[in-house]
Amino acid sequence: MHYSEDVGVSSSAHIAYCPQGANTDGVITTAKITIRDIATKAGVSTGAVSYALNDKPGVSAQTRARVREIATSLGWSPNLAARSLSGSPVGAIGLVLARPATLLGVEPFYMQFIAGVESVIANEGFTLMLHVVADQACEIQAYEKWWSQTRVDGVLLVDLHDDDPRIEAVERIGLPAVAVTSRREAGGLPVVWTDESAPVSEALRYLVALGHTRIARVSGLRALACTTERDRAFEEAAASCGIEPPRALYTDFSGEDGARATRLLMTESPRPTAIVYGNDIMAVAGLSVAGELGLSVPNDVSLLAWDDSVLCQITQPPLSVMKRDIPALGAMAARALLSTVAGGSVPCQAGPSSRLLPRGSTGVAAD
Amino acid sequence: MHYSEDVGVSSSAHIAYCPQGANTDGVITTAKITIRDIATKAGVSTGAVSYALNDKPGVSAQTRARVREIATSLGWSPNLAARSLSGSPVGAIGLVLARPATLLGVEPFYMQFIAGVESVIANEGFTLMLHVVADQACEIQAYEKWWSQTRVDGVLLVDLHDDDPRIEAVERIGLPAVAVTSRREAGGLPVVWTDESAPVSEALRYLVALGHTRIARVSGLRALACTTERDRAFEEAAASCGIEPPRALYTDFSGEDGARATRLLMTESPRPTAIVYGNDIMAVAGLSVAGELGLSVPNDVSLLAWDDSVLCQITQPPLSVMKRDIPALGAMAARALLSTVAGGSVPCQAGPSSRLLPRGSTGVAAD
DNA sequence: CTGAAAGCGCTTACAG
DNA sequence: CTGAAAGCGCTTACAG
Repeated sequence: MHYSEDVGVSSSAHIAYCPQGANTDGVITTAKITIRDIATKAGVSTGAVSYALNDKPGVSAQTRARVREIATSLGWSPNLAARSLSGSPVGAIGLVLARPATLLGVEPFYMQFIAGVESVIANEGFTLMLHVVADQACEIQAYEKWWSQTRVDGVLLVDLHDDDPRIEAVERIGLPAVAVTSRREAGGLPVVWTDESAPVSEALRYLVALGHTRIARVSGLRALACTTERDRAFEEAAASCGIEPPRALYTDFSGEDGARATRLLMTESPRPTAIVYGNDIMAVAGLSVAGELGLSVPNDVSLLAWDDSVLCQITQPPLSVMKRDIPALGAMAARALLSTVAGGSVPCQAGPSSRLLPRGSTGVAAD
Repeated sequence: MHYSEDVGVSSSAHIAYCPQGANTDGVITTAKITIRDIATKAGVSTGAVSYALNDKPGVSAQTRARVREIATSLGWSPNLAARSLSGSPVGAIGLVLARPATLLGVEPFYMQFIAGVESVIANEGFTLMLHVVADQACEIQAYEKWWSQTRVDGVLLVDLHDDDPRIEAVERIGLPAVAVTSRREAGGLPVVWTDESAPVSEALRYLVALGHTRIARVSGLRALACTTERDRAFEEAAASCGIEPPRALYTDFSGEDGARATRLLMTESPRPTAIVYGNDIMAVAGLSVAGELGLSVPNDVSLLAWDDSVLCQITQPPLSVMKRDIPALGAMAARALLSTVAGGSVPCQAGPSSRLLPRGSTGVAAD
């Protein structure tokens, strides 16, 4: 072995979950055991076992306890196929991602969202079905298939567009769904929405306070509801700050598009003194472009990213960001979906919204 | 609306799939229809319908055709719960990720891998069950639960460690599994392995050719099998190049650890003239540290990242990388698992290995 | 409070 | 080549 050292594992902010923490003993599950086995051992009918195990009336407290004990000792798990055949939920929720995998891989949003979703569904005995598709038509087909095959009990809708066809689709299909978006409503669907007004206002007032008046935006996909919402919010906030609404360039959220947009903006005259980016990857790309053009950040231009990630912390300077608790958003959405699946009526609710976290990429305006 | 432009969507390299392309017509699946409905309409027994739909002998070609036609016209999908209750596969494979979500979010590997997996399983009517956990103990519990609940037909094992307990665990549980690793074997499990020797040799010879002799490595998790394999490969390659084996610092793959390791290396004297990173995020962090220390890349120090991503292309300079086809790796693993689930014996096979893709971060050695 | 029975949608020996 | 029947593991009215 050659010289080596361990830099040490930084165990900060581990958002991962281990719900079934209880039975750590190595239960041998070779032969699958059924409620019939339990019934035989307990000397009762399978019906009684079912009642006991599902907390339903029909058995004495004593029988219930004994049945449960036997079930545990035998290492029994319900066969979900059998359960769902007699009408119970299958214990799975679905998430379809309709963005190119190259982008999905780089946007930390999804994995963090998923981690949040997991943190609540795992405790309820649910699992996550994931599907990556090319477009919304495929996404709708996936929902039809999942539902007709009884694969999921409900789905989470993300990345809502203006006039999103998926809303009508899930309603037509009869598939329980919860929408995660920045709008307050999505057809008749329960919504977990994130406010854009307050954070946009916070961001803009901050930049204005730093002396910026020529502010530009490198925005995301134009069709996205959150883009529309943010556009509106920027217009309102600009009006209340008494400046022109920031000009917006629309992109596909890729670093490539972000770089190109930044180049366009930087080569105008007069050039903007501050740029607000729709995601972190474009902001990082923008920072590179600034370097490429010999511009110093934040001396010559200030950069502000929407949504934080480790990416934003390892650049030089580290990026000022609008940060929100994405795992919490996922958890909230999952909770809403589980209630919906259980038949409860779920009100629209506000998820965590973004807050300004200034780091090194924003400063006093150049001129 | 204010001034706005569209920067244009770069539709390159979209790795996303839409398998059920055939029936785009909006089938109304409100009332779930069963083979009994088909049987009634066709005037045959449900058994005959089952034979017809599953391509099994027992019905005439004529009946088979008619039954199929009716099934299609009715928009029938098999109820997977019912199928699995009578012993068929449930049509799902599982993937458990045991890394902190903060890291998962940033490593593009997983999403690309998943996209590759999807591309083959979706065509076979399978779906992906995803689970994010804290550690391997939780991972094993998830396997036990999935299998005892009949939720998945098999699982894909990634991020193998030296002496990985999961190998023995899935064998004990009886859960079909395929290991994806850089070792050639994993207990009795079918393996899709990626060679490290050739790429390590290619990387090292390239750096040596550029005049580098003081080469250091910022490696990943020490316990990982691929780390061990790469350590060994570097030692061999160094010997055959006639240089000292590159010194390795071990990290948790995070940008933070990558930055710290880079700082340690850069502040030694003499400092290394080239650093090889275990992933892209650490390389990006390393690039920032170089800037922070006033060192020019590649003039003062060359940087080489393992595994490519858009990240590596948007830095300044863009990072030279060791690139491999990760979606293809996922696809190959999925194919192997599907064969295993179907009862076939699957040989160990070599997945795509990394190749050098020099960009701007590597150059002639400083001294 | 408890047991015997039907049924969920499918598959698969088993007779005809 | 075809039909009638049992069974997969569970839930849930229905009698006792």
